[in-house]
Order: sequence, then C-alpha cells, then structure tokens
Amino acid sequence: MSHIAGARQAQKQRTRQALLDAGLRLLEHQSLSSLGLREITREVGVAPAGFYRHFRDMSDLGVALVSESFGSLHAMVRAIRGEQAKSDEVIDGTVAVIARYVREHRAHFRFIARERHGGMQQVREAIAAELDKFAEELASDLSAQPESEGWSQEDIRMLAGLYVNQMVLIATSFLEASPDDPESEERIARTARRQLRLIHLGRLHWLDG
Amino acid sequence: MSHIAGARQAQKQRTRQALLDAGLRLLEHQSLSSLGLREITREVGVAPAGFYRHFRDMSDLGVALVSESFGSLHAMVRAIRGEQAKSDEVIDGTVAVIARYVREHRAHFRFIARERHGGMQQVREAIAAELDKFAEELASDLSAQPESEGWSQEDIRMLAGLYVNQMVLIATSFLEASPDDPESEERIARTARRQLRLIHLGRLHWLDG
DNA sequence: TCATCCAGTAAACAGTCGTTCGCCCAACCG
DNA sequence: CGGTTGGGCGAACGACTGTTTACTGGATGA
Repeated sequence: MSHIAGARQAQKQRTRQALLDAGLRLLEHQSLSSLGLREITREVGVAPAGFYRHFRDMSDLGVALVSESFGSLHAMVRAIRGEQAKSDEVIDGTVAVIARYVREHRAHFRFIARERHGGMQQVREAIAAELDKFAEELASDLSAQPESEGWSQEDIRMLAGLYVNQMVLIATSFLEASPDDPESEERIARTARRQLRLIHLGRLHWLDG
Repeated sequence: MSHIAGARQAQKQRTRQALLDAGLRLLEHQSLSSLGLREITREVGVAPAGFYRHFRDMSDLGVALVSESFGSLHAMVRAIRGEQAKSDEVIDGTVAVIARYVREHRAHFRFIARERHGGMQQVREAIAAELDKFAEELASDLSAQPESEGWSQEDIRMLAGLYVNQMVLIATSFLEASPDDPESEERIARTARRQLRLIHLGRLHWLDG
C-alpha cells in the first residue's frame, strides 16, 4: 500500500498539506488565477522550487483544493440526510446545517463559490463534476421518497438540480453575510427557508394538472 | 452638457471604449484579477501610461464593465416584460429570451458570472448592487399581478430573489453549453422551463395551508 | 492668431514572477 | 553497513509587471 507512511512519505504529505492550507488562506482575498506560486511557498517557508515536488502548477493545486473542499461538503450532506422528519422540519434542519458548515468551513466554501465560474478551466470542470455527482446522489434519494411517486427520472433529476443550485446559493449568501452578525445570518436563513418551502410546494403539486 | 462630444472628447471616449472592449475580449479566458494593465493597452495599441487617462486601476475598469454589462441585461428584462401572456407562455418566452441574449452578449454574461463571486471586492459589490436593483424592480412587477394577492411584501421580495437567482443560473447554464451545439442548448432550456414551472406552481399554492 | 489644455508617448524605475539547474543530506532498502 | 533515492535548497535566468516622469503635438477657446 502507498498510504502507510514511512517517516519519509509522512513529511512529504505534511508539507503538501501545508501548501494547500497556505493556498486556501491566501485565497480568502483573491482568486486562484491571481495567486502566485512564490506567494504560497513564501507563506509556508519553502523554496519556490519545492512547489514542483507536489504540484505540476497552480491549477493542479486548485483541483486538489476542490477535492478537499468537497470532503467538507459531503460531510454536510450526510448530516442533512441524517435528520429525517417531515417537510418543514427537514427544511429548517437543512438551512441550519448549511449555516453551521459555512461557519466552520468558510474558506472551503468561498473557494468553491469563487472558482465555480472562475478563470481556470481545469478547476471549473472539477467543481462541475463534483456538483453533478452530488446532484445524482440527491436524485436517487429523492426518488425513494413517497412524494416522488409518478415522477419521471428526468423530472427527478431536474428537481435535484434545482435543490443543489439552491443549496449552493444559500451557502454563498451566508458567506456574504458579515462573519459576526447573527442578525443578518438569521435574515438570510429566514429567506432561504421560505424559498425552499416554496420549491417544496411546487414539488407537491407537480402532477396536479 | 458634457456629452456633446467635441472632436476632442469624442476621441477620448473612443479609446476608452476600445480599452473596455479589449478588456472584455481578454476576459473570455481569464478572470479580472489576473488581467494585466499592459495586456489591455497592448491589445488596443496604446502606451501603458495612457491607461491612467481613463481608469484609476483595473478594478475601476471592472466596475465600468459591470455597468456596460447590465445595460444588456436590462434590455433583456424589458424584452421579457414586453411579452405578456399567461404562465406557460411567459415561462417559455422568458427562457427563449435568456437564451437569445446570452448568445448575443456572451462576453458580458460570462464577465458577470465570473466576477459575481470573483476576487475584486469593488466589482463584486457593483454586481450585487445591480442584481439587487433588478430584484427590486421585479418585485414591484410581481406585486401588481393577481397571483400576488394576499402576499406580504417580504414574501414577494423573497420570490423576486428566487426568480432573479434562477434567471442568472439559467443564463450561466447556457454559457457553459458549447456555443454551436443547439441540441445541448435545447436540453438546458427544457430543464430551465420545468424548474421555472415548478417554482410557479409553488407560488400558486403559497397561501394554501 | 496665439496661449492653453490634455490625450497619448517613450523611457526608465524597482520589483515580481515561473521555471530550471546542481547540490546536499537524511531517510530508505538490500 | 554502503548505495540509492528523493525532498528541499539556493542561485540564476529572462521575461514581465504597475507606476512615474517629462515630453509632444493637435484640438480648443479667447
């Protein structure tokens, strides 16, 4: 196996992680395509040439950050799935979980929001692929619910996409709220709950006509 | 008046516009924060120092591009308002208008999508302000419709925000479709129409419970 | 007509950048 | 133990960056 770290590979992974952490930290106020290789190595305290021992270039590091970020996000999804109840409670719980995870993984979410439509193609594609996988998982969850009886696969996929986009949107709204203003956060949560409820109502009446 | 161009000011505005156009062209494959001042002046055929006769710095040019872009967008909104009919026709028309405007103003929409959460604060704020103004106008439109009877101002504003976000999302989806693939474009339009219809259904049943 | 203005210029400034090249030396394996 | 591996280093490379300076010359207005 390759992951049973000898003291050798362990140190390598430690500096690799340090590079990722420094990158994420520096990305708080700029975007990936304007972030310099030297900027990162300087922050870590490593010679510029050392960077190449871990990443081919900056977009390579960007793709690695995408994986890391979606680790957090999948943990969030599992937390949402965990709380099973009916409609209103699920919605309230969902918004609360999003708020909590954004608070605890601010840098990761900001990175995803910023680079989702950002300047580096490889990173954009990596994010799109992860979001797509996410929507697919959600779709299979949704199709198991009684509300989805009589729905076509395509419509379920459409609804899953709507939910995923909405959740990303809610998360980025929380990001834009001032970090230490619980009032603005509550205002955003209030709007987010209503929007999710409206979508839920639409779902319940999809097959009416 | 300042806008009755003498041959003097006319030429100034022409190179200013040339700088904006070159900027927008170069932003097709990168983001604003990685775009260099010299890159733009080189493209236009102007000395680097000349840039400062028109913009304080790159974020200043970015804000100007935001205004220019939302000129296109407001034209689009007027086109949507123009076509009045009921529910399904409105939705089909809306999606068609978005598709057309994205096709005709690709660079502007890509710029907005990319910089909405991008690296430069001033530009982000300018975009947020424009989108907010947009949502406010839409809210006042919505409140004049019979479907909004009995709705609180806050809920109407919530719905308007949902629509605006959805329209931006639809536009960026079109952007990501290959430019000359009418089939993928139709697939996206199909999904977009259903998502808007589901939201519309939710709207109709908002006051049920 | 003549003095004034000002968009655009050329040159130089002090930096920064990504990338390549040997080299070193501690961890590793037989 | 001795030979090999490979992460990290320091230095140098050419190219590029944003910004300031003093200037030119055509449009401008009295």
